[in-house]
Amino acid sequence: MIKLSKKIEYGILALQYIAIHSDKIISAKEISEQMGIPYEFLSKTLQQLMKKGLIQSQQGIKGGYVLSKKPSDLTVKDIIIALEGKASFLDCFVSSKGLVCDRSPNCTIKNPMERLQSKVMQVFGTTTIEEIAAN
Amino acid sequence: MIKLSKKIEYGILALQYIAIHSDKIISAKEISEQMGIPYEFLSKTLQQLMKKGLIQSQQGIKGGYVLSKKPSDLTVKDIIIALEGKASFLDCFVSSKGLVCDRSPNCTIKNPMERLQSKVMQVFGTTTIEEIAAN
DNA sequence: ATTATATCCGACTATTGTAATCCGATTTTT
DNA sequence: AAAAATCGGATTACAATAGTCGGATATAAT
Ligand code: FES
Ligand code: FES
Repeated sequence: MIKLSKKIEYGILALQYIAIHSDKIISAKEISEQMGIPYEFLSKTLQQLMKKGLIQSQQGIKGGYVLSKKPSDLTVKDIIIALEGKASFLDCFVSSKGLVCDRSPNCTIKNPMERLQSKVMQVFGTTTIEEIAAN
Repeated sequence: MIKLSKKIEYGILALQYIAIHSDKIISAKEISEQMGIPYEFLSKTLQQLMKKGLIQSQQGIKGGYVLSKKPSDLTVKDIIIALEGKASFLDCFVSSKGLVCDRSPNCTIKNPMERLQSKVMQVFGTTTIEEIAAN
């Protein structure tokens, strides 16, 4: 339904929260409670964002997360790609090797759809966490 | 994964096909065979597009479909809305009555996400079938 | 009239992807 | 040593997508 997954929604909420409280290190528990996000699911999401380098983690009793980049350098596109891999409107776009669907290689929508997708990704790529945090 | 549903993919393929062969009336079977789309599923999709007024149908042995509007007036946004109802990035956006999630009404991402969505919809709204058919 | 070919439409099933949970291990401060 | 946090694999629950089935109706050609 052209909607963002909960994972991405939670990711944006969490990064926004961390960005706003950038003076201290933020635990998954705090975000979970403050934002009303299932703890376990959020933890997984934060770990994934960490693995992709968007945030840095500190383990142990005083642990938590901080941003790796400035909020103004962190875009929604970064988050989407970190959490769901390369975004692609059509399945066919994913395959780097061989054909996925029988329409290819004589596909009549591949080019126009790729152009459309790149326009949309440009929108995501120019929307930053800073902008979102500012409301 | 920020991807378009098969329904929308098929809808675009079908409308593009009808637009290109606008000199004659096109049956679901022809589109199904030429584009490699499951017939039953495509039929449903075309009926839905018909109900929403994007195409007109002709029943009977020489029946089929023609576009209601010029390809230059038919956008991807039209197709998405016809096939999936009002698009919305977050579940919260759908509800016109009451609260869907416990974050509302003090939600910190509602406004920025709505702005983001409207930008994306603008991209969809300015991409026409004519443009897609031209490749 | 009959037949062939088309749209129409509800109900159903199968498959996939999302969302969430469970459980245990590791790390680090107190 | 204990408490509080991250880490991470495996599993389950649920929902949405994708596709199918069976039959009804409409229309044109024979
Ligand atoms: S739809 Fe598969 S290659 Fe275009
Ligand atoms: S996330 Fe539900 S109102 Fe914002």
